[in-house]
Amino acid sequence: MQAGYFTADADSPAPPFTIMIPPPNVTGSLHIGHALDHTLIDALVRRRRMQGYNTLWLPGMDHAGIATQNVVERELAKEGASRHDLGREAFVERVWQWKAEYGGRILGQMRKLGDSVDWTRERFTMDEGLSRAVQTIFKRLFDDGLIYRADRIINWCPRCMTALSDIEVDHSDDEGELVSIRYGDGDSSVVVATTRVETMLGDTAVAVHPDDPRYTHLVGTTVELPLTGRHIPVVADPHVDPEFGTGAVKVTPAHDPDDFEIGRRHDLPSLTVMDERGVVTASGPFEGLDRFEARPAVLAALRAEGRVVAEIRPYVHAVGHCDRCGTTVEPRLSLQWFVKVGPLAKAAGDAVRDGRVRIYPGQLAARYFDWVDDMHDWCISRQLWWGHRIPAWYDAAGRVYVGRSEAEVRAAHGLGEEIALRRDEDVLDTWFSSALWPFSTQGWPQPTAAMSAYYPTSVLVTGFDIIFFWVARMIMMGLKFTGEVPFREIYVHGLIRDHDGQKMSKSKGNVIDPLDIVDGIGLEALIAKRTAGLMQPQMKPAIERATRKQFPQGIAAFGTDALRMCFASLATQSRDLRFDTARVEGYRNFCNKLWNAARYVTISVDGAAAGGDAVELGVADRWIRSRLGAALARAQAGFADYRLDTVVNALYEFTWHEFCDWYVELSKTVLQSDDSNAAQKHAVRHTLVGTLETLLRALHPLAPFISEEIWQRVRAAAGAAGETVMLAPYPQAADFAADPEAEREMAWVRQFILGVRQIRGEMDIAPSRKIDVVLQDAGAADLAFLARNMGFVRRLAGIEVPRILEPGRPAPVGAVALLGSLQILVPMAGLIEPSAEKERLAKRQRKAETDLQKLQAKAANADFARNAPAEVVARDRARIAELQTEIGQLQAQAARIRALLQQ
RNA sequence: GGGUGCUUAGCUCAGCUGGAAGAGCGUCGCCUUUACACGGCGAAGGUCGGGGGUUCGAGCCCCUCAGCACCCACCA
Repeated sequence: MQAGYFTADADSPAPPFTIMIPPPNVTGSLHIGHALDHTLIDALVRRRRMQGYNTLWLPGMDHAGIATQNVVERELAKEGASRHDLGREAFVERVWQWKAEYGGRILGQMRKLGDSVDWTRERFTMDEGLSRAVQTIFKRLFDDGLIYRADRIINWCPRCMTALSDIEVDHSDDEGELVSIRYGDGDSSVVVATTRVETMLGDTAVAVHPDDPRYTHLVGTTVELPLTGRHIPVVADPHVDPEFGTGAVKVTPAHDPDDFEIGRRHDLPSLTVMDERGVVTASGPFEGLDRFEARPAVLAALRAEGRVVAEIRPYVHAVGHCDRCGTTVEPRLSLQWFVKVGPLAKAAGDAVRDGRVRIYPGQLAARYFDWVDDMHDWCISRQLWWGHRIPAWYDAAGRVYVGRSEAEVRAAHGLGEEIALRRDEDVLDTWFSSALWPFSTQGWPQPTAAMSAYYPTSVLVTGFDIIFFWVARMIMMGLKFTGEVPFREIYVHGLIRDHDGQKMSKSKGNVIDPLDIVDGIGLEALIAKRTAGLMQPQMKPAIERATRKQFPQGIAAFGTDALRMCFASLATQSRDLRFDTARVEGYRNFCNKLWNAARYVTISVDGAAAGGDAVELGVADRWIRSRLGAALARAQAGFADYRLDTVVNALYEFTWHEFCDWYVELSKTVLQSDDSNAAQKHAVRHTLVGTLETLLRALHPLAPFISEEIWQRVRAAAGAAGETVMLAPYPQAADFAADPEAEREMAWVRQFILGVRQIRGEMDIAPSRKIDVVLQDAGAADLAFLARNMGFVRRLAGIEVPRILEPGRPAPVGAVALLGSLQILVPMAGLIEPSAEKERLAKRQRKAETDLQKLQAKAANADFARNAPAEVVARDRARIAELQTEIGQLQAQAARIRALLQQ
């Protein structure tokens, strides 16, 4: 495939269709979740391109601040160095090198997956243009009072040594202990309960509920804080829950967000007793201890003083962890930059509420609102080196100046060179630049052609896991700075899990690399891959065992198209998508089936189907066209509401079970028979080629490689040219009108064949064996259908010319298949064991009788007749008549068999 | 502590505004039929998690219980 087909032209008059890639982190390689996402995007994009839209799929990557910095720091650690050894500039340079080296890997993977992106427009969140957008927006938000700097309790990762936003913290229920400690002595003492004993060194008050009668006498007094000799006040604050613990809380404003608020309300001092590494700084015996060492040490000291009361209770409570490294997050008082999200979030909520942005599936909108409507201010400063440096400068007096560059700041504020300015050391949260992606990639704030052609984008395709991180923030920023939503629709898909429903993760060793599905991988190589560089090496044997069990032969090469079809088929509305290679294998088989069907078509046609629009189609030809139309209609509906599983199923079922199983077999009857004339053969060839060619176009968005390859061959075989299926028109259901007459006739033909086949199958009659058939009670329509379709019926049912019984003539004893009033009899003739047929008849009769009873009971209900729609009543009535006929026929046959058995 | 989703054939999942239970894989027969054994033909297999309700009619709507996931949350 040639890249030129995917290059978008901003000047094209065609209607635009735009999708921005959710930019993967430069650090890694594409995992299976990306592959899913890309498959869905690519299917949408390829279809629109075929439909003539001015299509842009823009590729790119995210600099992924913390994640990337951590990876490069780990690399350095292997060399025994830290980023501080290199210094900021050299370190950042090193990260750029990393990007240059590994960023390309992702692009290679995208090629392999068949992503039809516009390679000329690749972007990176740290590109110059995008950085410009970041600085511009920072300044505007600052000028509008929507960015501010303040001392707040923030989530702090003592390992990454940076602030984190709320959503970068994962909470888990961890086992801790709840310790009750007595503060003060005698009557004026109070017992507080805490899970964080070590922070008591920073306590500056005890708080109780204002209405708690147990403590009213203490409010306003002070108690002695053990181990410190300090006296701290007892304050009344409504935040305290009198029901919890003793109803008294220690207050540590510098190390707990709640306490910080209490401290503000009561004007309490904040005492920082731990540094940014989580090491105790309070002078005294605990100074220099890590927070987790300090806890038992402080506890022991309290015990020694007899301060610990009652037992220490095991206590499970939610603890925050850094989502990058898993370290327990430390709430920490520090000076950070924040975005005031209130007004932005309100607008972002409204855009979805009033339908300017539509979310698929719709249920997810509720989750979006929950988050957007109750959003805390966003901490955007990070104490990292890799990222967009905050465009703020300080003078000696600590005054803040914000601008896109130092020169701009100096000019704007009339600051001469004699005034020293120091730039803020921090960088921005990586999601800050991601939030601008839909327009920063188009050259904003410049009024570019791309911006006017491709913004707002058409649809955002992503997993629900980053709705909060990313989606809501893009809407916030898009609305604020472009006045437009960044995308009109959001298609949210589920997350891939392994066969057992487990999340795929390196540490579990259950990761499957999408490219290993495409190319295959041997067992040993797979094990090596899964166990390399494990954080916990002791997991290695378990991972190896599990892998050997799951993939005893390794993973076979299934090809990109099979993987893509599997992904599309998984795109249901559920949020957990279990990935199973057996399913990919199914689609690999499908591709093989398609390939072979195409081989048959090209062999059969042999250049003879070119032209000839004035073809007189036979009933089978009309039928398959009608069915094709139905399949296309289903596919179309699937695309319309982002149900690509429907699309896959519609095309899969049509291809395999209608085109291959029936039409191809029917076509052989015509093409390989001397009874058919040239016009009939031509009609069949024409239909074979036409149907397959259309089908390939329909399949192309899902299976780009095989559809292109076969399409070229089929076109060549039909003597027609065609540059590429990528730009061929996407088929429309409307071009293949339903043909009820042909459907009715073919239904009869298929029923006839299926009836005989059922007898053959159940009686184990070899396919090569031609059998005799006798028809009883054939009506005029039956005779007409039979006469017209004799060739089909004979070949596909494997029968001789049927003998038609005169009315009233005694029928031979045999196995029977029913088709309306028509009875198809296969005489015993040594083929059929009478008792087997007797059993078969009895079983069918039981089933028919059960159905009949149910329907009759329903029909007998007067309320049903009154309330049910006429078509339901009519349908039931017809079915009852059918069943009655059928039961009669079955009974008659059963009687004859019985008679035979008694002889 | 709130909230959401799931529970349909042995496994993985579809099932549209309530009107005769479906697919793929697996299983069991028969078959080297000249596109395909990565195949063809046939078959078996379900009280739609339990209980209650609304309705002429419920896999689908309501209530409730149970189990399993997940998300959000500054209660020590």
